[in-house]
Amino acid sequence: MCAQKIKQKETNHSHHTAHHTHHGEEDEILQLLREEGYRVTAPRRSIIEALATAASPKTAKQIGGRTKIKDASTVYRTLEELKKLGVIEEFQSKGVAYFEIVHDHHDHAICEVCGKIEHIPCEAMKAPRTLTRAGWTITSHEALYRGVCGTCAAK
Amino acid sequence: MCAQKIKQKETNHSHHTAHHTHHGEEDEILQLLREEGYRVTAPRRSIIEALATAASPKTAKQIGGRTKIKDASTVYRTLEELKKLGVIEEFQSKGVAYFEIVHDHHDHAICEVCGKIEHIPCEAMKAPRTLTRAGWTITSHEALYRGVCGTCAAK
DNA sequence: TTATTATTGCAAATGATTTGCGATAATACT
DNA sequence: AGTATTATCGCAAATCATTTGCAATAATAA
Repeated sequence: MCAQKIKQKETNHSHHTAHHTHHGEEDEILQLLREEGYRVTAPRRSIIEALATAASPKTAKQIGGRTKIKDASTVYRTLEELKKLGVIEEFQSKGVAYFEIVHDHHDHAICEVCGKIEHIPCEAMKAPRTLTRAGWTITSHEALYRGVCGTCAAK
Repeated sequence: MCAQKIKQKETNHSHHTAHHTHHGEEDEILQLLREEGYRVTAPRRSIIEALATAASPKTAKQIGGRTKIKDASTVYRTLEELKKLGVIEEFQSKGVAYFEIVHDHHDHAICEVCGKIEHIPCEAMKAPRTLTRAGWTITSHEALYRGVCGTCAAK
């Protein structure tokens, strides 16, 4: 979604320089959970950590695998909550959903050979005039490119 | 997919002006099936007709509903074949696949209120330079816009 | 018409995601 | 801290979309 959904939270305790980029991010999300009345639990912490440390979008199963959670429903429920909070976004490929933390919106390219998922900026991709002209109000979009990445192309 | 996949077949029997735009299209597809060694059967005819007369992309279930076929596997198998032939294309939304005949490539916009699916041209949407610069070879893409259509917006 | 074999239809298997519910633990309150 | 309140978890079972095995059927070739 190009419309920035994440609620920018001014955490007043910005002391100590974050050791890992991720920790600050994770804490921000946990803070948001509290503010929104959600309880901060172990499964939520681990799922958020799994998402924050992931280098690319992950499926629910992959996220479960990155945590000690064996129950799928917990993973799905948590992802659903995070999505409602605008913390993560989702896109589908071949019938399975991929999730990732929303930083700034971007689209995806997936290599049909190695499965690698690349991020690509989408500034240029506002709602097409065709739609706006027809009275549409676009709230989000997602684009997926399929092809072969440079590495795989180089054999 | 922007890359035109449909194999342009020069049907030498272009007599009789098509009464309905669809019939010519259906015949072309049936012809392609024959040429590729597929048998022309009732289920295939009906599925192709369902696709050719559909005003917008349809799910496998919807396509089954538009025919007298009660068996889902037949529908899925046929759609898979048509996809391999480059006759139809597929995109996913909320975990379900939508299919439609390939005319010229376009992307889609789905109204979150009434569910209507609109087509939008995609000429301007080649592979982003970000990707090509990184050595990617893009073979196809799909974009889905979500929002509210003019009709629904007008209450 | 008959033989050959692609296709169908059905049942059952998958795989992803969802839901009901009792057990558990996170916050609120004293 | 101790307890009540109730969100959340974990598990089992339910859905849903899609796939697969296989024997019965029907489209083409001979």
